[in-house]
Amino acid sequence: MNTFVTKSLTEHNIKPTFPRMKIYEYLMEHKNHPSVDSVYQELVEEIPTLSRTTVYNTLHLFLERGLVQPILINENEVRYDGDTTVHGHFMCRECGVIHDIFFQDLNLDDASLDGFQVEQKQVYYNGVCPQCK
Amino acid sequence: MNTFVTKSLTEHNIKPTFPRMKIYEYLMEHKNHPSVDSVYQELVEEIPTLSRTTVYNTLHLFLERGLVQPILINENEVRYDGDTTVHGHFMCRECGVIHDIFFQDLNLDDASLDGFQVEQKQVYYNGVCPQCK
DNA sequence: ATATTTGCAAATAATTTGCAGTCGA
DNA sequence: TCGACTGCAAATTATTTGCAAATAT
Repeated sequence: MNTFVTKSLTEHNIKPTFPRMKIYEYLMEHKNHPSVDSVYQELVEEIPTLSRTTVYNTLHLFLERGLVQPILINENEVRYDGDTTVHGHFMCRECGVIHDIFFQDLNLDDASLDGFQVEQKQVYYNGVCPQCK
Repeated sequence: MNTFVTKSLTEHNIKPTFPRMKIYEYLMEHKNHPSVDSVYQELVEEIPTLSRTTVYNTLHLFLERGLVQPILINENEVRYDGDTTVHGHFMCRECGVIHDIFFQDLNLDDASLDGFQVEQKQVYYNGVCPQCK
């Protein structure tokens, strides 16, 4: 079906089953950092047998295998990002949209981290986005 | 009772009632970024009539008035930090402890934020702390 | 008195778990 | 057939809400 999706999953040691492929495809096509529920709501239209459990299972598996990164900017739900590179996230308090911040010149290492084995870095900004100002 | 606590609350337009003073005092004495429940569990020993609702109410109020900042590094609960200065947090995947990272030379502004009105900045690191390595 | 604060109990919402049915090698 | 995958239903957990009792000005 979609060779890119199949390849990405296989390369991360994930068997490319139908729901997994659809969920990954969804993440690749929707860069709006969806929640578990929005992935479910969108895909259940197309796949009526899909369950929330499968979406949870799948995203946990993707996380474990490094295919997605979690965004914990919102107190009440986890959002997922199919882009696993280090970049920031800005959440607008007006519209609620989460924007990607691709740093031009920001180095998140600091001498105060000496001795710590850093595996993940997350940077979150809150405020008002240009459109809402 | 504790003039520092009373003063801090009053200065932030918070009436220094008994539970509020105890909760703020707890935050000042415990820099381990407690969750609502751990604040509750600790203080209910001393104040048997304390309710979780009051801890929620109080911490929300503190947040609104800028007396504490939330730490969303953990998927399943919000932690609170009585230090509202901009600094990072490192969560160890072994021991679960959240360490403060006081940057020596890190500037979180970047040209890619032009146009955004930034009100809060949060930096989280995950990995293994020096003690657990 | 009157407004604010507190706290119980019930409701809500996200996530996890147990388990049975299904699918594919 | 066997192990992995899926999905329903129930359980769990953090948080919120409604409301009544207590408290303070």
